[in-house]
Amino acid sequence: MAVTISDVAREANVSISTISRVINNSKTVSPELKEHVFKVIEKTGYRPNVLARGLITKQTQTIGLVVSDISNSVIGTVARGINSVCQDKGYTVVMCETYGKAEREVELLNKLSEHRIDGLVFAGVDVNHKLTSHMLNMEYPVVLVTQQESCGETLVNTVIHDNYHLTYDAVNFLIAGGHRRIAFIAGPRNDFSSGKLRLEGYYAALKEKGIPPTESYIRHGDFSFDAGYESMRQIYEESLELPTAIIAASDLMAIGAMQSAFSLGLSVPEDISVMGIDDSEMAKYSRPSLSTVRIPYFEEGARACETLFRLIEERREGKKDVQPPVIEYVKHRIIRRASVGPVPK
Amino acid sequence: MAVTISDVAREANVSISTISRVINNSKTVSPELKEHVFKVIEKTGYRPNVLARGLITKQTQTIGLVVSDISNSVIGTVARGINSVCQDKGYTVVMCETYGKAEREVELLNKLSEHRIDGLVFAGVDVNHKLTSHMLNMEYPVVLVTQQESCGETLVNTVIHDNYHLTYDAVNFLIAGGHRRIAFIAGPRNDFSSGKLRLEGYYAALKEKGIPPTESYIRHGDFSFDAGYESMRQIYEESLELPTAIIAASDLMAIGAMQSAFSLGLSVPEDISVMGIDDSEMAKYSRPSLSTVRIPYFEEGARACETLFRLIEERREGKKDVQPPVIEYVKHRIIRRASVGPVPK
DNA sequence: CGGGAGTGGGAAAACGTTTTCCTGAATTTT
DNA sequence: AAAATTCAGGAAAACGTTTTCCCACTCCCG
Repeated sequence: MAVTISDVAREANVSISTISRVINNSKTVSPELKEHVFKVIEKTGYRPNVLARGLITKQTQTIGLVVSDISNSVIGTVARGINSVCQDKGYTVVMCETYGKAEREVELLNKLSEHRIDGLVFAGVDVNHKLTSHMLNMEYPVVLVTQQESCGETLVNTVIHDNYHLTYDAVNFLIAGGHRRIAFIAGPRNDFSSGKLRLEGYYAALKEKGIPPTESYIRHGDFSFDAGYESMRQIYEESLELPTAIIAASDLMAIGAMQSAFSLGLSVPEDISVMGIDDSEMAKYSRPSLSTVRIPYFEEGARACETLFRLIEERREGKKDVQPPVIEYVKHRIIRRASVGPVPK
Repeated sequence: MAVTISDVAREANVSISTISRVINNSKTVSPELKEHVFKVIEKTGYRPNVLARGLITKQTQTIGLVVSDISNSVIGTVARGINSVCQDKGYTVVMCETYGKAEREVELLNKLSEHRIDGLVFAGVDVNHKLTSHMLNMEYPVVLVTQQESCGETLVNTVIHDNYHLTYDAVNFLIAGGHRRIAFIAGPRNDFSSGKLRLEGYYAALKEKGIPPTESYIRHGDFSFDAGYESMRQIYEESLELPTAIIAASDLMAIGAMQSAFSLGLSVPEDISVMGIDDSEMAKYSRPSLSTVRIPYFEEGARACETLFRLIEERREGKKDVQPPVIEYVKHRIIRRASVGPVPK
């Protein structure tokens, strides 16, 4: 059987209250007694029961983490960022996966509330209106780490990368290298707004340099290798003039596009430069290595977690979400690798 | 404030006990009353407090998961397997990372015991003697998912892949393709025994076919891209006769070796065939696509979790680890892709 | 019609903490 | 030196459940 606080009290010949005061060092306990108690705790191997403690303090030092798929390395990196901050604060993380099923989300929200978590981070799950309203009704604060702007972020604190400038900067990077015919494989067409923003960033950068957009240069894909592959093929077939560079909305699509280019007899970057977005492990080790836009996923997770702790703190002090929710942006960075070269010819 | 069982009781005009009996459906409660209670529960949005429940039942329906690094996709996949089984059983997972620091492990073991978890899975962490003995002293059962045999698995239930046959089968696969000069980039030299077993499998397969091993064909690396790259270079430089095929102990090393081969002016698979181990996402999308040995990490996680539930069940029934710990093996599979071809010349 | 068996449901103890309230001693103030 | 204040530490309530024990019915059988 586990040793309880009363076991320690008996052993140390003091009251339960004293033990409690020593471990929480609340109120003053005389130094000698304190030391004695610590000794007994050490000796008996006593560990306070968080259940009992949580029951009375209404704080569990635990946060929930809801992710779509933990084996996805982007999500995994976000999770690591979260874990890292939690560990520093002595918090524990309980993790759930939605597997992309929307009905699971509300379900998990409720299930986790049984656990009396102090807060919750959603990472990489699609947020819809119903879910948002549920989140707002929870007794604990919620923070979103999302890949794509959706309906939620005006109501819920959110950490996100700057989708608009992601492509804006990538395009400018290519333009600086002399490219003017730049294709773009965007995310899914019906993608609520991340896709839209990225597309806008792409257009804006072109427009700024007086480059008119070419319709056949713009494709949509579901972030998969195959989508990148197929999009590249279509661009090749349907364009009067081949682009000299192509940006894909994910590294995986970029790699698909690269391989598609190879099979069309093109060289990268001699015939066409390729850029991805994410800076996944694959980007570094592909051949040629893939230029990309690094999104600091670890930092996204960490920031989200810090925001969450701030909210938890605020609630404890009684203010109930005094400040309106904010959207925090993390800073991306262009990573130059071999897949981008000078303009051919 | 959260609605409690007494709120429901008051609202439904019955005693607390009745509510409890309805939600646990213990004992008999008349159908009408039961329905009535359910209605009130629904209406009030009551959710039982797992802390209070756990305090008295001594079961938390929660397991711990200790991993080295959740952003690693192998670990992530194991975690998904674990999550998946837990979800089916209605269990919750609390996750911690060790970041490879050995001292964190015992610390986490203790920290988690404060949470009164019902069981624990260690995935991908190095297990040493001290840790093992701590595990055995815990009040909850522990299962290991490990990449490499170590000291623990004779004392603790373990799920692992068959390191010996991993390489044994890979070598035979290559031999069946006509290869006889087969190099091997193993794991770290001081790797307790996974490396040893893989090496033994490699030797055994060669020996069986009467192929004497070539010393310069055998290298050690730390599973990284660079290690693969460097090993390939060394093999190239130090071998009198170039191998016709090479096996690396990880996909990443295999990809490093491939790129090293390219930079040495060799073609894959025309000049040399390359095989990895893992079947990571990268293997599928590398160029040429990488033949590899698929390790079913999801299944490893799932199996571990099932074993854990069995142990939890057994403890509940009072038998304290009646059966000696077992090692369960998951079945790997050769994945044939473009990086392996016929013997050159 | 009386008594034992079964059954639905309530009262209260228990789980392991924190925290409020209290007490008596010690210290300071007047 | 008496009164007031501080201080260390104990007793007990509270947190929200489950579960044991018990009571009051109803039912069945002799």
